Amino acid sequence: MPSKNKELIVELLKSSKLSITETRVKILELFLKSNGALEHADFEKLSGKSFDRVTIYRTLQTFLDKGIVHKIPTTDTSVRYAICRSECREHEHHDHHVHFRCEECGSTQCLDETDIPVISLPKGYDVHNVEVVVSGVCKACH
Amino acid sequence: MPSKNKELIVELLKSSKLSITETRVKILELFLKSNGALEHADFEKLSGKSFDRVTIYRTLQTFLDKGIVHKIPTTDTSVRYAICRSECREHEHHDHHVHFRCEECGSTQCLDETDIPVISLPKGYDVHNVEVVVSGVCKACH
DNA sequence: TATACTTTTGCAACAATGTTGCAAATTAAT
DNA sequence: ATTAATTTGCAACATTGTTGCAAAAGTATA
Repeated sequence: MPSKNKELIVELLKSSKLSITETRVKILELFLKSNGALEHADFEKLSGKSFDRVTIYRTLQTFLDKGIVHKIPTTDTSVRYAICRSECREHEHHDHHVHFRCEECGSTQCLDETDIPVISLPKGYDVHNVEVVVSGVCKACH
Repeated sequence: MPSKNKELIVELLKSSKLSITETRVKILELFLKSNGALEHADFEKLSGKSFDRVTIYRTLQTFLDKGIVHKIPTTDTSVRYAICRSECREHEHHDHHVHFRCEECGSTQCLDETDIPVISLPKGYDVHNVEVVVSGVCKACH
């Protein structure tokens, strides 16, 4: 299973035309391990071997540019990242699913099965993207 | 009109059991003037007489606590505040309306008329609050 | 209105988070 | 294996948010 993840990661990086570096692989492993959203601090803590802060910032930015990850809106200054499903990549990072933030454990999850409803705005507004963040108590904490 | 706003502001502060201070009045005036959401930097710039940064942080926190303003989720590190409508106050700060972020002018607006649709999550999830942030091109920039 | 009491403000110092330039190290290509 | 291109780590800095404490402003009472 670890080697399977590794293959997957290498494939992902290749298809994004990114070189295979230790940092990128480690960070993607973290994403695959924890199936919730991660913030910058998590990478500094979770990675046994700690990378330089700058490298993490740059790696996440690269992943954003390539559509490998996307950001999740928050009401504080923390920036949360989640790994994208296939539909997100290639084009723009439209997330066509709902994000859930648990008030108990603090984790943020992508609810891939839950579609975002159609929202009709007043006339004159052009809609490009819709973000839905639900907060409450998650399955595990219930 | 300026005096009418002032009266309104004083009334608002009184009903929240807050003392009437210059900073609070000025900041609320800014909220009423600009009908979009504001972030911290706006207060430092927009207020002719610049207040201390710390005072602004504390004032906004106080307004949050009293339910006078609410935060709007963003995907960056900026924290955006909008003034609450009457339904928001008193209880928890549930925003029962959609937020719109214009990609052209960068402004964020509350669309009070646009209701948030009901979202049904998978079993096991307790929903407390739903945030919807739509991005695109606003009326004015169209 | 003057006084005492409470709250708020501003300053200083600090902590956390994010950015930029540049040299050294790593990865990719020949 | 050597060269060329990319990535990383360090240092230094910019921005954003927090805390303690004394001075100032606001509120309440006489």
